[in-house]
Amino acid sequence: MAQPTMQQVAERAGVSMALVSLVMRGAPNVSEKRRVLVRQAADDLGYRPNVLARNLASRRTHTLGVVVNDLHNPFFAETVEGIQAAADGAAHRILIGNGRRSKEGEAEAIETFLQLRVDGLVLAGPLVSLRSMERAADSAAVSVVGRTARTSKLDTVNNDEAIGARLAVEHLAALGHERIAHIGGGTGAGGAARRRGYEDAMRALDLARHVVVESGDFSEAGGYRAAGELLARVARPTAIFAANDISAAGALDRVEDAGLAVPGDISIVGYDNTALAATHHMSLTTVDQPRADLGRIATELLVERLNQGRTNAIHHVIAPTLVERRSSGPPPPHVVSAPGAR
Amino acid sequence: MAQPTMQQVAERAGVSMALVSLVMRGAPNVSEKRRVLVRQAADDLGYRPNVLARNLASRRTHTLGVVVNDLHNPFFAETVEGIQAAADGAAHRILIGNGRRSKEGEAEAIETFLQLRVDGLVLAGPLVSLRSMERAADSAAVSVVGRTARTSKLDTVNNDEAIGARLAVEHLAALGHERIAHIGGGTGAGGAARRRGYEDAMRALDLARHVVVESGDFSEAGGYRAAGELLARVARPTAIFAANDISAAGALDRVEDAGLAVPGDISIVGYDNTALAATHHMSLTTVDQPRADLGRIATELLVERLNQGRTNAIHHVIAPTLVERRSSGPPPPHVVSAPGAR
DNA sequence: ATGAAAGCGCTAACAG
DNA sequence: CTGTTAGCGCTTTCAT
Repeated sequence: MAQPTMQQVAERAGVSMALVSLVMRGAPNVSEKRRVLVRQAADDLGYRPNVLARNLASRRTHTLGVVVNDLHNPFFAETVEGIQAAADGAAHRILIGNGRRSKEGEAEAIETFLQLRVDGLVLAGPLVSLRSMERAADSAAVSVVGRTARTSKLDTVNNDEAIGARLAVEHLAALGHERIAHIGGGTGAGGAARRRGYEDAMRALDLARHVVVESGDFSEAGGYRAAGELLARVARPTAIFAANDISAAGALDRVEDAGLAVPGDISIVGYDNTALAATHHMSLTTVDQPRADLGRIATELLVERLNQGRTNAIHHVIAPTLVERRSSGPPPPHVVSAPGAR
Repeated sequence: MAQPTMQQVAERAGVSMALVSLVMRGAPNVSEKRRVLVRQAADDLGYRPNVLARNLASRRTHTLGVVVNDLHNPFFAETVEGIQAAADGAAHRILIGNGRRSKEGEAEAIETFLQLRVDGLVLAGPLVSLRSMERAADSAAVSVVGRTARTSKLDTVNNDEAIGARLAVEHLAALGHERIAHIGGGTGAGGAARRRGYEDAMRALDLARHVVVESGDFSEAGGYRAAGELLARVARPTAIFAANDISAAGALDRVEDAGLAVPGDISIVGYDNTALAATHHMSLTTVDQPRADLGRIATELLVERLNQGRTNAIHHVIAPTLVERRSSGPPPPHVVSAPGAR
C-alpha cells in the first residue's frame, strides 16, 4: 500500500521536487519539455498527490464540508446536487457528513470537518444552536440552507414560505374554492411560516372568514387525523392545503376512506414536491422548493467569502413554484353557487 | 481563522509537544497532573488537533470513505446508518461521497478519497467496473455492499436474492395462490437473481406450469405496463410478485384502474421495503433487506482487514425477511377451486 | 524557467 | 513518565 511520492517522481524525471509540484498543479511557467517529462514519470509510477501533505503545506484544503440534517430525507439529496455543482465550478471538492437528525450528530460532523480543516461548511437544515453555528464560523466560512439565522457571521439561503403558501391558496381560490382549510406543520421547520402565509393569503383574498387551521405534525398519521377533524365540520372545506406532502398523503387517505373523491369533492395541495407527490396514485399538486438552487446559491456565497474575502452576511430568499397535478380541481357545483343565492 | 497549534499548547502548559500529543490521544502513561495541565491549556486556547498533520505524520487516517451510488436512493441511507455504527465502534470516522448514479461520479469520489488517504473504502451499490474496484483495493482496503464481485482483493456483502424471491412466492402460495406472476427487474441490480429465485421457488412448489414473467425495469411506469399485460391474459394471475416496490406501486395502480381490488382480486408483493411500501395507501407486502446490517457487516469486514491484516476475501450473504402488509391475501374463492373440479 | 531550503503541525522512535 | 530528534509529503519563498 506504499504509494509513490513526489520525491520519487522528481528523481525519475531528473528534476527538482518544486518543479514536479508546479506541473502537478498545472502552473503556467513550465517548459513544455519538462512538463511532458514529469507527467510521464508520474504516470509510470502511478503517482497520486498526497492531499494531506498538500493541504498541510498550503493551508488550504479546497474542500467544503456538507452537513445534512438527515440522510434519509430525500429533500437533501437535491440540495447536495446543487452544492456539488457549485463546488465543482469553483474547483472545490465536497465531503458529506450525516447529522442523523440530532444536534449531537450534527455537532460531531461539524467538528470532524473543522479538524480536517475544510475551507468552508454548508449546513443543510441544521438543528444545532445558532451559537454553535457562529462558533463554527470562527474557524471556517459557513453557509446555511433551509434555516434562518439572524446573525452577521454566516450566510443563509431559504425558500420563501410565505410565497409558497400564497401560491397554494391562490391556486385553489382561482379554481373557485372559498372554504380552504390548512393542516399545520406545528413546530417543524417552516411550519409556522407556512401557516402565517396561509392566513395572510386568505385575508388578502378576502377569505378571512373561511380560515380554518387544524394542527398537524408533518406526519402521515397527523395529516390523516387532521383531515378527519376537517371532514367532521358542518361547513366542510372544499380544499385542504397541507403544510407538507407527507401530511397531504395522510389527508388524501382520510378523504378517500370517507368515500369522497379527490379532487371531485375535495382538493388537496401539499408542500415540498417530494417523490411521493409524483406517484401516480397521489398525483399531488404541491409547492416546489428549488432545492438544487438553494444548495447552489449557498455554496456560491461560501466560495465568494472564501475567494473574495467578503465578511458581511447575506441572507438570501428564493421564491418557490407551484406544481399542478391531479389532486386539485374546481369545487363540486353545489358548493360553488353563492350561499345566499337561492 | 488562524488556529492554535500543538506547539502553543505545549508552551502554555510548560511541557514538550510530545507530551501534548500523548494527552490529546489519551495515552495511558501520562501523570494526572500534567494531563490536567495540558487539557487546561488546550481548552484555554481553544485548541483543535489538526487532523491533516496528524494523518500525515502517522500515515493512518482512521477514516473510511463511503461511496454511495446515489444519494437520492433512500435505500442507501440505512446502509450508511449501519456503516456509521460499525465505524463508530471501531473508532473510525466516515466521510460520504456521492456517486451521482454514474460510473464517472463514483470514480471521482473514489479518487478523492484515495487522495485523502482514507484507510478504507465502502462502496454501496457501485456501478464502477470490477477492475476499478480492484485497482482501488491496491491503495486501500475495500468492502462492497449490494453488488457481487468475484475477486479475492475485496470483500462483499449482499442480501440473498434467491431467498427473498422464495419468501415472496411461498407467502403467496401459502395463502392459496397458484397463478403467481412475476414482474421482472430487467438488467437492474438483482433483477436477474430475483427472477431466477422466483422461477426456482415456483418449480419447488410444483407450480412451474404457472410461471409467467412480464419484463419490467424497476420503474413505476414499467410496473404499470407489465401489470396491464398480465391482466390481459386469459388465465389472469391472482398474485403478482414485482421485482421491487416501485414497480409494485405501478402494478397496484394498474390493477385499481382496472376496477379490481387488492388484495381481494389480486395480491401484490414487492421487494425492498421502501418508505413507499409503508404508506397507508399501498401497505405493500414486501421483502425487506437488512440494510443496516449489510452496511455494518461490510464495515466490520473492512476494519478486520485493517486491524488484523486479513488478506483473503470474504463474500457474505444475508437472508432477507418478508414484511406482511395488506396488499396480499387469499385469492378470490372461485379461483381457489381446482380448475378441473367441476 | 528551475532549484535549494525552510517549514506546515503533528507523530514516532529513542533516550533518559 | 517526559523530552529530543527526525521525519511525514508537499508548498513556498527566494535565488539564480
